[in-house]
Amino acid sequence: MSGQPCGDASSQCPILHVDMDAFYASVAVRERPDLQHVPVIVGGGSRGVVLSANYLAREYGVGSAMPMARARRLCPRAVVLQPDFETFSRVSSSVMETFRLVTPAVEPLSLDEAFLDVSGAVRRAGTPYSIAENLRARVFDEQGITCSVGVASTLAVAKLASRRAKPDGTVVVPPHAVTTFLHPLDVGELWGVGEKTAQMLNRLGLTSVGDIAHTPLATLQRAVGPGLGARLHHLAWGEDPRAVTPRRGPDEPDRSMGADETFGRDTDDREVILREVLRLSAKVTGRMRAAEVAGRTVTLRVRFADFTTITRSKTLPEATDVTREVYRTAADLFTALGLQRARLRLVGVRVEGLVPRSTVHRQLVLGAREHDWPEADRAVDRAALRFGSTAVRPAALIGRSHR
DNA sequence: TCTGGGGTCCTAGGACCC
DNA sequence: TCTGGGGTCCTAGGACCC
Repeated sequence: MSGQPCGDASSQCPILHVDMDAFYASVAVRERPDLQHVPVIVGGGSRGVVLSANYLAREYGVGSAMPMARARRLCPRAVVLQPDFETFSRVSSSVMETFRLVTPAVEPLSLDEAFLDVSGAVRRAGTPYSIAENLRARVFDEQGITCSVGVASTLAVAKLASRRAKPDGTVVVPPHAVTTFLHPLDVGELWGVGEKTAQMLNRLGLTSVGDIAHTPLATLQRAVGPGLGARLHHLAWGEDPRAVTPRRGPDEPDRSMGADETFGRDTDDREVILREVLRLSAKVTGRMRAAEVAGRTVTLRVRFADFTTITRSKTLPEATDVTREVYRTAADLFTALGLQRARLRLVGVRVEGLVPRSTVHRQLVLGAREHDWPEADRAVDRAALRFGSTAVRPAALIGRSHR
């Protein structure tokens, strides 16, 4: 089951899940060889969380998504680096291209992991196990970072196997070994089981994947809902109907785009909040215009000092990518909350229901000057391209926000 | 200990239409 | 006079993933 060249077994396992080891931290250390033998944490500012920690830092208990304050306390001598997403994206793209040399069936899940279906490549490139080992060697040669691979006949099992392979290894789970592999695992390891669902299952006395497998379907569905209940039951038996799906093309854009920001300190200052809403609206619509999409539903998200979070949304008659329209909608939603001196930790703006801009036909309203705004946005975009995104401040709009 | 920022999907209720 | 069920859209919230 573990990293052995069991060629026969792996030939029934066409699905590879490749997961880079401590990706952000590994890339950061690659740029800073002097930090090779030092605990390294990649993470945000004072109110941020750990994005990635190298294995030296993990020995101190530092882990992903942990508040930075706690991570520093656990490992005071760790070097903390700011994330450099441009570099991360560049390395990620190169790695994905390496995968595509083996098979076109590559489905990136994030910057640092992907599913590969190698069933079409075995004749040319050998067993899935040897393909996995070749890929790992190649990624290390080209990028200087390690990755781990899970090899199985389904996506869900491959993903669990890669976790078991870490760091810097390959684990094959052939079909006959699937339940033996799965059933001892903790329920929380299953894809789709987070903290809340794990608690719910634990209350029922279900702690292992094997427990799930031997619980009647109806009981599971009563506990966690019909959809999730059925999925968990199937996953517990290693059944996963999904296929590797190469990324959406331009005809099928992301479903939503958004941006949010945690304030350096909680604030109840309406002007500060609205200025942030404007900045976020500009950021989101700028990305939408670059991706040539427009959307109809604007969602405002507000997180209070006590961390409770609410959302308010409004669906417009027509899709838009116009900064001012998204800002106006979000600002109106904020005003409608009628907050009195409530201290906010975070605000966010998201646009949903995205469609390719080419499919949007703006209705012409006689006498309306709407088209001035798209024109102004394009000018801002061009200036941002030439001079950087801070060159044209959206705050200029605030002074003119008469309506 | 004190909790980021980018997303996806599901559920549930109410409106509205047939 | 009393009583339908289904489908779709909108809104809000929540869980989850990396």
